[in-house]
Amino acid sequence: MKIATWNVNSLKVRLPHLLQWLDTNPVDVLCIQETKLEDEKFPLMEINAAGYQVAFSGQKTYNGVAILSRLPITDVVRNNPRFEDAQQRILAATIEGVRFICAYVPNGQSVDSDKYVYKLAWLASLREWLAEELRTHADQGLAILGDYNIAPEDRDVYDPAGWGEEVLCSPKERAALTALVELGLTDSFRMFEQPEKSYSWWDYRQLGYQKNKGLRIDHILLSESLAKRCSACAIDRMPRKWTQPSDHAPVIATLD
DNA sequence: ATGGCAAGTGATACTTGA
Repeated sequence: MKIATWNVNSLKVRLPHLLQWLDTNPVDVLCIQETKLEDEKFPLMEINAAGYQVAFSGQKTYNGVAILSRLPITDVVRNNPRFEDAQQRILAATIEGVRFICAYVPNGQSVDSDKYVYKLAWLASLREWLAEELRTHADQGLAILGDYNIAPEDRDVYDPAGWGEEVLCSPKERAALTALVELGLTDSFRMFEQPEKSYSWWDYRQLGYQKNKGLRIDHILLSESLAKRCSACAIDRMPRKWTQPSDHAPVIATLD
């Protein structure tokens, strides 16, 4: 089973890229973020025609998440039931017995902003809910895939000194991510040897991609039973090279 | 040091992203 996550930065703009990518990468499950579409505008027909069922939870202009699957999807839940949130950032579903959570973690804007406070509260509540979900799904496993908006370590940042303790790299955010991992999750990317300077997002400005000025902020975290099944994880930089790309690249993991 | 770029909204300059 191949599973993947991709922040598409507007599904309206990126639908052709999504379909093209799935054509050459027919993963079984794909979690997407930042669809930026109300549910009535979701391109259901096009995605169905590509061979995927899909659950989605969107809103106008901002946020929005979806889970695409070649296999039947059941038990869809929108949002963290413990966290009252007008923003559509979480979608959970069961596929082949595995619990999948698609997450678009708040950006946080800057460490002195209200959005940063919201981000930390959001993550703390996610941890509480995940602890419960992990117990419920201990046997067949749980995978939480998405845009975490957190670079876990300095090696996940192109210029750690320059970024310092700015948002996406701050100690409190990293501690919040560590607290998720300590529930019994594994960053699938770091289970394997990887190229140095591996990133999943590059700034549109200043030739960020061409200069590989990026961050690794998109992650696939696996519960214990799924980590045992995981035989590969990689970032696919290809679609970041296409014309009018998303600023994020997909991350793919293989479960045996 | 600052702003650079992209997308959405709505028709203009703005907000947000990371």
